[in-house]
Amino acid sequence: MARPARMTDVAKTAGVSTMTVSRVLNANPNVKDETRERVFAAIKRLRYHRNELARSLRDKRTRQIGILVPNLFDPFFANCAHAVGVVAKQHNYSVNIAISNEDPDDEFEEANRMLHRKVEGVVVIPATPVRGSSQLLLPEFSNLPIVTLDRPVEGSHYDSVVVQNWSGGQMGTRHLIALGHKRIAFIGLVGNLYTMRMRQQGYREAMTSARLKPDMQTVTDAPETSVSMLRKLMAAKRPPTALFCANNLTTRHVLHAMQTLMMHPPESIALVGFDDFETADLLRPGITVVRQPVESLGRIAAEALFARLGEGKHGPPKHIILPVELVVRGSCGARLPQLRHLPKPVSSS
Amino acid sequence: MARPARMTDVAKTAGVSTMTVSRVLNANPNVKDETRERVFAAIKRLRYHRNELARSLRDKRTRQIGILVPNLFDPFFANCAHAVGVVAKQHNYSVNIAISNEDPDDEFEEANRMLHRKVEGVVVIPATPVRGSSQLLLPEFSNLPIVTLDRPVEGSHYDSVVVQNWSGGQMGTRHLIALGHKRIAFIGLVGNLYTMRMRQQGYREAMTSARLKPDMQTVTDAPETSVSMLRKLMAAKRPPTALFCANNLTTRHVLHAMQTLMMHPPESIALVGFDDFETADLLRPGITVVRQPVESLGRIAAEALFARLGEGKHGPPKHIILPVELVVRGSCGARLPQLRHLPKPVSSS
DNA sequence: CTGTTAGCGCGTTCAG
DNA sequence: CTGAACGCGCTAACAG
Repeated sequence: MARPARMTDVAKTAGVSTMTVSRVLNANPNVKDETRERVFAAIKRLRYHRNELARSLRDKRTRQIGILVPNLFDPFFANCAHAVGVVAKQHNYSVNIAISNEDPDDEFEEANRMLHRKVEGVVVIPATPVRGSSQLLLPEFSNLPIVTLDRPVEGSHYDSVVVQNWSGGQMGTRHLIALGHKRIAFIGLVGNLYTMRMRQQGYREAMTSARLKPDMQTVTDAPETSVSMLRKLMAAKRPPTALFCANNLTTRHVLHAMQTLMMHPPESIALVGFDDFETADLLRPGITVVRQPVESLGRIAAEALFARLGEGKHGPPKHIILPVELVVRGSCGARLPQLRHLPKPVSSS
Repeated sequence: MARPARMTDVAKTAGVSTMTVSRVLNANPNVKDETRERVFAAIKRLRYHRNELARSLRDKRTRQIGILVPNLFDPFFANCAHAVGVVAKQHNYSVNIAISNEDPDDEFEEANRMLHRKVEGVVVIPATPVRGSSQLLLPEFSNLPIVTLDRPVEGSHYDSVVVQNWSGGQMGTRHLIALGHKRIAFIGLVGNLYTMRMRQQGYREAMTSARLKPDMQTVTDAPETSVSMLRKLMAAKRPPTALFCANNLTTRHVLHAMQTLMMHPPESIALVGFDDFETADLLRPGITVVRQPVESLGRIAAEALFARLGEGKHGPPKHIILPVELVVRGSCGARLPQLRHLPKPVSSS
C-alpha cells in the first residue's frame, strides 16, 4: 500500500522517462503508439494518478475557485453555494468553501487563506463592513478575480450579481397600496445590509409617491424582539394595516410573533415578504412574496467568474441585475384565482 | 502588482537566507532578535505570505479536508456542511466541497478529485450505490481517512455518524398508536436510502408489536405523484387514519398533496414527520416531528475526522449514533399544553 | 519521437 | 545563530 505511485514509478515500469509519461497524460501526440500503450499499462497497473498539488505548483494554475458565504444554514446562501458548485464541476474545477459568519474579519481571514492557497478566483457574498470600507478592497486581492454575489462591495471594481432590490421593494409595496392599504410598515433587519437598504428605498419611493408616510421598523434575529416590536406597532394610535417584511428571516420572525399575539394574516394585518421560501405556500394563507431567482444568482456569478478566468480577463466590471417577481398568495389579502406556486422539489435525508 | 513576493524576495530584502525567513515564519527560537526584526520588516514591506501550495507539497500536509454532499439545496445537507465548515475553521483547515448529486459515479469522481488534490480526509454523505457496493470502498481510498455522515457505507471500516433512525421510526409510530390510531401508513422516498429503510423498520416494529398491519407507501420527488398516491390511499376501503412521513421532503410533499385534496391534519388524517424543518411550527396546526440533531451530526462527524488526522490514526472504527427527539405539535392530533418549538434563528439576505 | 536539465516555492537536512 | 544544498512531484524548454 504505502504511498501512492509517483510519475517516476510509472516511468520506471514502462521503461521510459517521466517526460514521456507526462506527455501521455497530457495527450501530447508526439508519442509513439506503442510507447503510449506501455505507459498506459504501467499507469493502470500502479493505479497512478497525477499529484494535482505538484502540478498546480508547476503550472501556477490550481483549477480551484473559492466561495465565501456568511453561512450555510440560510437556505438562500446554501442555494447560491450549490449553484456555484454545479458550475465549477462543469468546468472541472474544485471548490474551496468558507464561512464568514457575516463578520468582516472572518471574511478577510478566509479570503486570505484562499489567496495563499492560490485559488484562481472567488465568488463572495460580502459581509457588511462595520467600520470603513471592505477589507476585500485591500491591495493583496488586486490580482485575484472576485465576483460579488447578492451584495456588491462598495467602491470596488469587482463584477457583481444582485437582484432588483429597489424595484422589488417598490413592487411589493405598490401591491399593498393597490389593495387599499395606507399605513404600511417596513420591517427590516438591523445591521445596514445592502439588500435591506435597497428594498427599503424602493418601499419608501412607493409610499411617498402615493403620498403615504413611510414607517420603518427593525427586528433583530431574536424572535422575542419581534414580538415586542409587533406589539408596540399595533398599540399605536393608528396601527399599520399591512407589513412588508424585507427578507425571508424577518418574514418568519414576524409570522412567529403574529402567532404568539394570536394575529392572523391578512385579517389582522396584511403581509408581503421579500424572498420566497419552502412552505410559503403551505401556510394558510400562503405568503405573498417578492421572489428572487436564487439559482440563477449563484450560477451567473460563477459563470462571470469563469469568464474572468478565461478570455474576459481584463474587461470592464460587469454588473448584473436579476429580475424579481411578485408571487401573490393569500397573506396580502388579495383574492386571486388560487394560483399555486410549489417550491422546487428537493431530495433529502 | 506583478507576482506576489516569494521567500527569496524577503530573504534578499532582509539580507539573510531563505532559511532564516523560514525559521522566523515557523517561530523557531534560534534566530537573533535583531535578525528577526529585520525579517519581519521585510515581510511586512513586501506583503509577503507563504505559498501554501508549495508548503503543502513539501510537507505532505495540505491542511485541507473535503466534504462531499448530495446537494446543498436540501437544508439538512446544507446544515451538515455548515457544521463541518465551522469545525474546520477551528482547526485552521480549508474545506473542499463537492456535490455528488446522489449519483455514485459523480461521488466517485469527486472523491477522486479530492484524493488527487491531497485533501487529508473527507466527510461524506454517501450516495446510495445503484448496483454492487460503494465505490468508496475501492483501494485508492484505503489511505484516505473517511467519515460517513447520515448514512454509513455498507461493508466499510469508516467511522460513521448517524441518528437513531430505527428508534425514531418506532417513536413516531408509537406516538400515533398511543393516540388510538390503528391504520397508519408509512410514506417513504423511492430509492432504497439507508435512512428510509431504518425508519421503516422502526415503524414496522412498532406496528407489528401492537398487532397492527404495516402499510408502506412511497412517493417520488414529483409533487404530482404525491397527490395520486394520497388519493389512492384515501380511496381504500379502510383508509389510514394517520401518516408517518419518513423525511422532511415527503412531509412537505404530503402536505402539499393534502392541500390540493382539501385535506387538513389532524382531522382529515393525523400526521407525524421525520426531521424538523423551518416553519413546521408556523403551519396550522404545527407539524409533529421526530427531530434529529442536524448541527451535532455535522460537527461530530468533522470532529471524528480530525481525531483521525491527529492521534486516533489507527484506532478501530467509531460508529456514533445520535439521539432523536419527538416534538409534539398539532398535526398528530395530540392536544398538549402549547409548547412552542422555535427553529433556531438564522441571518439572511 | 524521446530524454535531460531546470525550477515552481518551500523546509529539512547538515555544515559552519 | 546562520546558510548551502537538496528534493517534494511535475512539466516547459531545449536538445538529440
